[in-house]
Amino acid sequence: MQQALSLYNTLTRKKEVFEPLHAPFVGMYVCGPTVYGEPHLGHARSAVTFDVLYRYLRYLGYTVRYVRNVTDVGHLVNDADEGEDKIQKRAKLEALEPMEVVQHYTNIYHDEMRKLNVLPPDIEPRASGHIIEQIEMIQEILKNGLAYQVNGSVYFDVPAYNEGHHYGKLSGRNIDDLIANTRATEGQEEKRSPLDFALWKKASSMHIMRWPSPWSDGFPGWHLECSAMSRKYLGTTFDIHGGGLDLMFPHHECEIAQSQASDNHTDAAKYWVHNNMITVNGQKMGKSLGNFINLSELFSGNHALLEEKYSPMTIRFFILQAHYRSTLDFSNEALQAARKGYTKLMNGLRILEKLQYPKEAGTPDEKLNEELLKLTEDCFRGMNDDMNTARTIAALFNLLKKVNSLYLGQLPVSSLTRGTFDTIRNTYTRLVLDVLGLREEPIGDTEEMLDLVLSFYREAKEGKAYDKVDLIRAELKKQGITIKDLKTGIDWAYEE
RNA sequence: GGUAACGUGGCCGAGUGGCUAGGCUCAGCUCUGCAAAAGCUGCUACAGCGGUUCGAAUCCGCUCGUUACCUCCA
Repeated sequence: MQQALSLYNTLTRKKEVFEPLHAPFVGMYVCGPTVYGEPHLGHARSAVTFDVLYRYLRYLGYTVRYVRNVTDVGHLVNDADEGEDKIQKRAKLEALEPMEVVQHYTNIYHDEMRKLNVLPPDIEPRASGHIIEQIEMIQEILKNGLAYQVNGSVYFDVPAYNEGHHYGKLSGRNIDDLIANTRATEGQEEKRSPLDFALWKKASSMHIMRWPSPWSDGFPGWHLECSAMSRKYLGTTFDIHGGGLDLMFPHHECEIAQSQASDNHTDAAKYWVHNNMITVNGQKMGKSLGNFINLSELFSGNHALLEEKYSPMTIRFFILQAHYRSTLDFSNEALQAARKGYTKLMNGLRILEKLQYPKEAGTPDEKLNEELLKLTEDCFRGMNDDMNTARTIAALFNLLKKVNSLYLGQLPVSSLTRGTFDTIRNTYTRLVLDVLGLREEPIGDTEEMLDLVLSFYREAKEGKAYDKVDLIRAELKKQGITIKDLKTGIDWAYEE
């Protein structure tokens, strides 16, 4: 009954039925964070999007190897005067070892992802740990005549490559337009063409992140790590390559070029999948625009743009309520609506746990059964249509309405067949928990609730209702809490 | 300037040729000690102008507006 999963493939610009190269195995590579700063809402969207894809593929029964890298070397500061390694720059500012900075932000990234219930990838390779593989790939490209060496640096020869391939096939560009529109930037004298990009850069004497290579002490180019690491762990051709839309050009374009120009001779991935950006007041969230919101700020509410704090699950729901290929605009109103919607979905989960199928089935209401089964199919129809979680969630809400009616007795549970009952329960709970990756969040303040109980205790005691007093004491004891009747008042302690 | 998108009701956000998306907000009803929850009902839509079609939010063209990439930013 489940139709096939379709995905929009940037490479072909259309939705395609997903067919793995080597079913039941699926290889998926996603561009991870550059760990030089705090993760923000944009990171969350990419991570959540591909987390749901990962989860859904597993739900469908595939054995997935999910690789998401950590970029800890080699990206330049764009707004800096000189081409200084981004990570090195931060390190200098904070007087730390570069790897210390990297570790610091990697840890934060992991913590925030865990809060968002993003599953860890199966392999999380670091660029700095794969220098040898990157050097190897450069040698292949040199050997194939599609790169050249200048002063200890190696550049990819885009015009030469373009003679036999199409540089720009992913992002829909052609090399002539690109050349016509290239702006002159400094420090590019070594390149034969402004489109050429570095595979290896010689390090200046000040540059402390450096590794030996056949050409110089230096560091790998900025697109190479993904090519080298995806090949190492997933093979020369794998199923899915994901990342943010802003990476499509030049990053992913260069990856394809490198992959073709090396001994791979492939486009690296069969399906290229891109998630869209988060906007704030209609503008892309970006560091240079100064309008980005860190995840820690969202969770704490500590940011000028935030009216309140938003929980990780609210953020996750907010992201999932839009389709991953649409831009998603941030606003307090939208997040508050997301919080309520998320809560509603969780209440449905609790109701379904409590709902029992009666011992004796009544007369099945054929129309109702049919309607309910259609609603469950709608849930999957949304997922299968290019992972349209917005449609899936809409279908879940429609299903929830019926579930609530069943729970309140407005619709008799006995008019369902056992099969229908199980189907709606399984569809709802598995989609919400396993596929969408939403989970219940702890509610309220335990201490405040305890204070409330203690106030009832005090009242009971004052009213000499000793049955009640004993009961409260016994029940709290079960929770590992002892009530202490002190001269100064009533207090509690952990049971020793 | 080049390339690629987008413009849906009070807000967010699906849909892509005919069938109620959904969530939040607001109003009413049922239920109810009060309230909430839940259910039901209602409200304001497809940027504008032309065209194709029996029929368009959906296809085509133009206009207006917005955005992204083109800068070694995930």
